[in-house]
Amino acid sequence: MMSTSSTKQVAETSGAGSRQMILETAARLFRHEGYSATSLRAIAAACDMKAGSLYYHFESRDQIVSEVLDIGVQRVFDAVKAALQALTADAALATILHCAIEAHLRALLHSHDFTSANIRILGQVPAHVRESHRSLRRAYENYWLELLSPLQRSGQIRSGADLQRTVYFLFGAMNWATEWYDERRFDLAQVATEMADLVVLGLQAPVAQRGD
Amino acid sequence: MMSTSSTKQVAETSGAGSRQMILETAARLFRHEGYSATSLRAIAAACDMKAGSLYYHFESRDQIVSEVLDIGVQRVFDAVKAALQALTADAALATILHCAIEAHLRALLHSHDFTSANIRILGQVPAHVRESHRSLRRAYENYWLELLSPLQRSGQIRSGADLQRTVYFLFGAMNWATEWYDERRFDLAQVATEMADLVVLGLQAPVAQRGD
DNA sequence: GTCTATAATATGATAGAC
DNA sequence: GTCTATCATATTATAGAC
Repeated sequence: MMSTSSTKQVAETSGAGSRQMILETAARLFRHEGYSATSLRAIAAACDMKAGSLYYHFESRDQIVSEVLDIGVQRVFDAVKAALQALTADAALATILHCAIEAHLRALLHSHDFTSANIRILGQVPAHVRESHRSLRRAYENYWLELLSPLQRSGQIRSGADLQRTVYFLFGAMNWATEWYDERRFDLAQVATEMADLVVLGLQAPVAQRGD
Repeated sequence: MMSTSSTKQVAETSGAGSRQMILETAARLFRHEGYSATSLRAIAAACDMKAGSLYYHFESRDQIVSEVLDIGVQRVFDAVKAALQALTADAALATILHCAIEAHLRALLHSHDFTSANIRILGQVPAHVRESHRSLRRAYENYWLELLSPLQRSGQIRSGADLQRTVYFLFGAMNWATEWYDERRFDLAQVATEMADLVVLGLQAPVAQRGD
């Protein structure tokens, strides 16, 4: 715990222990049933346990939901950072954006229950839970802003584009995939390429005259 | 009830009666508290009524949530249709997309509680509620596909763009505005223009070579 | 139209057995 | 580490007063 002030653990992988199974089960239920409908009894039953047993692993229901929310953002954040670190320092706009979008989408859809739960229930959890989760979300948003900012200063992104709103548009387009992506119907690499093409062309070209 | 098989009413405006107030109050609570946490008592209390009284206006809790969901899509659908009907038949890609995006965003954020509730709780309502709502959502999605399809056939949209996914990207970017848009910080017309510029340029230009 | 009273059931959390 | 039992409270829906 050197780099953050949080004492919460963020699990990395599908794992062995009851604690990990509880988190994965809770994420799946939060995603599909919502925050309020996902009772401790429901989580416990889906783990073949009883409600009281959850209190051995967690202090409260809110601690469970808090960890689920953090995992959803942290896994995507880590994946995008790792993917971009593999690029050379002089990579072009198209390369950087394609890499970041594909990494975001891949992590988003790989940890589907955690990320989808995050998107769906964030607005419904108690205020103190949302508050403690906010710094992580803000950090990830700022990471994207700092990714685009030098590209605009160097002229690769047209000066007319508002980066704050560009990130909002991008997050919306990417995160909405949790609602429609189906691995049997789509190829993730192709989806990432199409989205990157759309955004790269939209950001780098000069603004055309509209007909109205 | 001539043009649809549904018996549900879809209210058009902020209105007078208790029924309308119940729907607006329910939408606000569904948005912020979620489907399951929004009890009949909570809706009634926020209307200065008692839970039992709601049964005079609605048959069940699910009928309330069902109408809230439909209103959220129907208002946006109607607004976009009306805005596009004001355009001439030979309007260009940029004009059509800018008009449709601005109309969608304006209706989305004007009926904020209904549309935001729709996006947040759709995945959490009982299956039969979601099922009865599906045809309306599908119709609106198809409306956008049929808007873009002739533009691709005429060459205004590059042939490499997959229209189904383009609509998903667009819906994601637009609907995410329910989570970040603040009328005190942003100008809606400007947001619509920026989003339209991004998408128009991304769709009409030929695909550039990526550096990787 | 809105109320009160009620039925049958579910909730988060705790205490303590094993 | 998981269980059972329990507390105080909340839930949807109905019946019927006014």
